[in-house]
Amino acid sequence: MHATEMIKEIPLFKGLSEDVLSRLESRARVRRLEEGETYLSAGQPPRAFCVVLNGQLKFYRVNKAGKEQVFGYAGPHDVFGLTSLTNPYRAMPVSCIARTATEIAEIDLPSIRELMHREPALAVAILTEQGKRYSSMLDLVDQLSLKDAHNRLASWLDTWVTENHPDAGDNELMLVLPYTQSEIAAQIGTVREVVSRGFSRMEKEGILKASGKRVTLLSRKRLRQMAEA
Amino acid sequence: MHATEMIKEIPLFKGLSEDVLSRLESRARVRRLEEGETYLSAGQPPRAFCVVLNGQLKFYRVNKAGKEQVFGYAGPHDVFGLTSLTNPYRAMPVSCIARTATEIAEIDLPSIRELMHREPALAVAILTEQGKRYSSMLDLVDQLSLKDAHNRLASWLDTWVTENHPDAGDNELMLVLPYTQSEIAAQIGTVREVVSRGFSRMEKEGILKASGKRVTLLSRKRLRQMAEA
DNA sequence: ATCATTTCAGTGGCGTGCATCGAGGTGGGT
DNA sequence: ACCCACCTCGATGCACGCCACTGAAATGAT
Repeated sequence: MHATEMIKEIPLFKGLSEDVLSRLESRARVRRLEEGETYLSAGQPPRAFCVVLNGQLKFYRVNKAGKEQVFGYAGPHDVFGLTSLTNPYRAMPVSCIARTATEIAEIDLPSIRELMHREPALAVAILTEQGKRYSSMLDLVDQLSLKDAHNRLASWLDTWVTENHPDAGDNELMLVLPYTQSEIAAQIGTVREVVSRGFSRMEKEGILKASGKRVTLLSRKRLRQMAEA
Repeated sequence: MHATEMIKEIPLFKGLSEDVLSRLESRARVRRLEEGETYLSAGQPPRAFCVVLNGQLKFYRVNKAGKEQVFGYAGPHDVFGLTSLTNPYRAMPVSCIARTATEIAEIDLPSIRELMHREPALAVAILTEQGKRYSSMLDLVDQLSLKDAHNRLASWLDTWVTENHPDAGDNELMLVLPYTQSEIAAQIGTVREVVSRGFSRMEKEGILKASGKRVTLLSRKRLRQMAEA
């Protein structure tokens, strides 16, 4: 099947008519990104509405001192470029880089905008997606402002587990994190060493056993407890 | 005129047909809040889509230690409850309290939802609004994670000036801030003392003269400079 | 108006969480 | 076996949160 076929299957577009989906697909162009390639830099004008076909992207900002804050990742079936739809003149708020080799489908902004005005279902779907992101950003602010670094790490790990092992019970759990400690640090707004010390402390307290990316979670309950403070 | 007449005039609903506006208005109920009255607490089920008729509301969260983070304010013509439109089962993400005596118009969720599905213009308008909020939340994360407290204060003051004195040139500018230092602190994720010291430091550096809520801005350029680091 | 009470602002001191630096240790990949 | 990226951990300094106190300003009652 053609690469852009996948557009028809993404959750965001579920419920749209075949006709609309075909129009969307016909307007899409595939773009390949190498690992580590920058797709967009913060401050640039927006380019397109995008669907990730495969691979993984990272969204982030960097301050003058070089510290990086990660705002999120996008994988297959995810979309991005939502804010460009309604605010075409605003510069890109974040930078975007390919974490692995990645293919994306670019849909030009005018055509999806026009479609959105004719298909309320599409507009509502996009609004729903945007609402979710808003909530997760609220949570991030909440954490950065109201919790200390150890809490944030525990909280991060807890939500990572719920997302990636939703079926796990309360028993021991072997994990292999797909991020380095530096990457985790950039997500929770701190530095590598603090993440390392955080794992050490949780190990001391008997919550888990950690060695590098390999983590054995001993007590989910106590992890959650630590995350909530 | 009837209180809810104002619904027809708010920016969000600009461009909607008279028919639609009347329907919206007919579904609205006015609610009075005393100063300091809590309208919604974080965690409660969503109540309605709301328009602020007059007064001012504050949106915030508090952690267990009692520290408060303000996410924003809403004044006349502003709306809130956007996330409830698309995620009806999600609990309210933030608490809401009346900073002054306030009147709001509540529009029940089902009717505006139904309207949104029939009127793409409304859906797009709401999406646009949501996009703006998402961006401002991004900025807040950016600041909390990437800037120190003094930067955040300078940055906060700078954006406050641009919003409230857009016509001001580069010359001296007398300001009266409508917030106490504690309130400013809660917005930028720090404590009162740091705000006080921040103003002192900016005064030492010749950026402004401060005494209480009264601030004389001397160099807008240097303020912006300080905000960007 | 005057005074009392409360809220707010300015400032020093102090403890601590965390960022920075530096020196190893470890493991995976070629 | 080697290298290179990643992780561990101690030492140190600084920013910032917390406490305590003082004075100023606002608010309210008489």
